[in-house]
Amino acid sequence: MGTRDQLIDSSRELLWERGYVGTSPKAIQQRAGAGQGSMYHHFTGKADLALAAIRRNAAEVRADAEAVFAGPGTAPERIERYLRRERDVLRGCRVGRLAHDPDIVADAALRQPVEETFGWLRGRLAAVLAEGQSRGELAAGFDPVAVAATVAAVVQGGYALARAANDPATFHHAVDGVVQLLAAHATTRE
Amino acid sequence: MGTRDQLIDSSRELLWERGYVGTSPKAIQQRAGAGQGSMYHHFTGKADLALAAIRRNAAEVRADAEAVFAGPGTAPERIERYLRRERDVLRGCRVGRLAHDPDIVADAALRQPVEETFGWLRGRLAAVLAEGQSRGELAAGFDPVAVAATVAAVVQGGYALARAANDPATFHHAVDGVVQLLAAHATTRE
DNA sequence: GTCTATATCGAGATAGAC
DNA sequence: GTCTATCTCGATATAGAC
Repeated sequence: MGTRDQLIDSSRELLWERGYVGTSPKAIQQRAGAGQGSMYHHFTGKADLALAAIRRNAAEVRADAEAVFAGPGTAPERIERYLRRERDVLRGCRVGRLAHDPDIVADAALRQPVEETFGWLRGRLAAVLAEGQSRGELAAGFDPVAVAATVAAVVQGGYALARAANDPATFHHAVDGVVQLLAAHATTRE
Repeated sequence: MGTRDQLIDSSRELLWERGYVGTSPKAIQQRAGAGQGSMYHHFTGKADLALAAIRRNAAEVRADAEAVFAGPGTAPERIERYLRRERDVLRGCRVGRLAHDPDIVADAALRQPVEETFGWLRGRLAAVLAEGQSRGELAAGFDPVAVAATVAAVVQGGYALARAANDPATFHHAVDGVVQLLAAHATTRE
């Protein structure tokens, strides 16, 4: 792997752990084992490198989620599998963290991949939910677009609650709750 | 209002807007109209001032929420009123934002008021939900503790989605979704 | 209590040698 | 491509005058 990729990977980790404001070029270089010269040769600056790193993180988040959505099972099963997928809860979401970073939100170019990722996620969740309704796996008494946003929000908010408590349990409670609420809309088949 | 209070208020605003890592003592002083000397006379440093500011923000968050929980109405009505309360969505939660700040989470003293606030919030939500079940306003088919975490997570996650999209609409979708899901558990009375 | 001066360090970037 | 030297600021804090 070239130095350029090592810089991107180092940046990906630090953006996940500390966000954009909390990550310095120096820290990125040290973790990558590269010097100043390398970084400013391959990238125009901190923002340019961060953008490359964010795009890769975003692609990974989408691929991980799509693996569940496109997998086997009924719609409610896939939603639950997405919610209960193994996660490093206290680290949180590689992309969602950036939505809380003032310098990311303020910069259209840096915010764009974050916006796209969550736009895509809500769209996919809504599609799965709508498919479940049309197949009769889920009752028709809710708006798939609204509940898709709810499911995505439970995951992101669950991370926040878990970090506040320094305990992953709260995340799992939040997931349990929405699974229970959704279960009331699953059509019984016996 | 004394200089000390102006420094705290200035810090409260900046912590809300930019988080702890993104807020400098200099910025706090300028917004407060105070000099270096004042700040370091009243507080031992950035962390000390931040702690005072966080505690006030936390108290305000709790008071705002309690006003709804202790108000009139059935349990599901109060939960919905809490969710639909007027909010400055794109600014997000004064306390929740800090759960994403690496230097807050890493410092036990700074994290404590954040943990307490969300512990309290989940407890109050759970109490309202349990009360609703015991009064027969809500069906018994869910765990109040789990759904309390879900409701709190929807709010925090809704802020994250809205900031990612730079559009408050997503927050309201997430709220709509959980209200719709919860409605299936409300006992019909006619 | 508040001010100004000063100190140290790191952030972020540029320049030019190799 | 990568290195070291250097630059400018701002972050954070201390010291001592007023």
